[in-house]
Amino acid sequence: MFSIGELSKRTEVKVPTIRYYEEMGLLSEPERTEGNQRRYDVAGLERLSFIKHARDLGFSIEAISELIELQGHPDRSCQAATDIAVSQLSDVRAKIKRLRALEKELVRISKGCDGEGVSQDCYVLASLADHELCRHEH
Amino acid sequence: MFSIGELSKRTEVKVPTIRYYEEMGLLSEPERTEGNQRRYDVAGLERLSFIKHARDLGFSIEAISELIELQGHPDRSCQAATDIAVSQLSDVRAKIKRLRALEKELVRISKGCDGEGVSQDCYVLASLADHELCRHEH
DNA sequence: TGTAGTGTCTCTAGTGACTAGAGGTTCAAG
DNA sequence: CTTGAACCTCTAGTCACTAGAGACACTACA
Repeated sequence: MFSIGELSKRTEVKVPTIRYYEEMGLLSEPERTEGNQRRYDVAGLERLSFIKHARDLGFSIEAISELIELQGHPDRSCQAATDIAVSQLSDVRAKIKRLRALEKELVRISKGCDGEGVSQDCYVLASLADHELCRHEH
Repeated sequence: MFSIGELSKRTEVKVPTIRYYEEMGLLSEPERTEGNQRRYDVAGLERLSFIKHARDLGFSIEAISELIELQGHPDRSCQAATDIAVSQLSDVRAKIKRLRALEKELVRISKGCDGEGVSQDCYVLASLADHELCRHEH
């Protein structure tokens, strides 16, 4: 049996976050000592590792709830779980696309001041003030 | 002079967001009608456009505050403004890097169920439960 | 057995950048 | 002069935590 601090060390999830997951219903309520402290078993540890891994991959608490729900129904879990993962993947790809566009514009903006013969106005500030200066869409 | 709704349409910033920016000190308090409604001039419009553009590029409210501060001191604003933009750029690049790693793993995970001869366990759920299945670091 | 020090408990409030809603007032068009 | 949209302030909610207060529990050592 692990204390909450022990669990925290093993999973690298902070103590208040563990309590938060419990409150959100991601973790079932563990046993308690006589003094009301939480004591976890291996199942609790595995469940938390699952949550941690999914969070690291950017799944929302809600999506993780669904995945956990699915774990209880092995009959038709696979397609549904794959759907969630695929949807997460398309989110990630959309974010990457957007960030690439931002990267381009930021490169352009932050290079503006380096050249010679630059006017006294700051190119960064001017670029932000005047959208017409953008060469890329965003 | 524009009403807040007019300003909202022209900048595509929602009305409550404009009031929020005012509260955060990004926008100075505009004139008011006798009936206490906000009335903006062209300077207000330009300021809000600047903020909108910077937000679209992912600058935080705090960073935008600094940029606005710098606009008032043209003498040494350029280097400082460029620094902020460069720092924003490196944030963006770090995010892209991380998202690419996530993308790889999600592709791997969500393909797991497609092949033939897959066991009855769901590969998505198994992958999330067991970090050892990861081939990529994240 | 006593005690010191660390860990844990609950509860509330704060973060960032908004968004939603209640309940009331003002403006502009017809 | 009336109607209805736009506006006002204020509070609370979002997401996924994080921080802090004040009190209680556990463990190691004397």
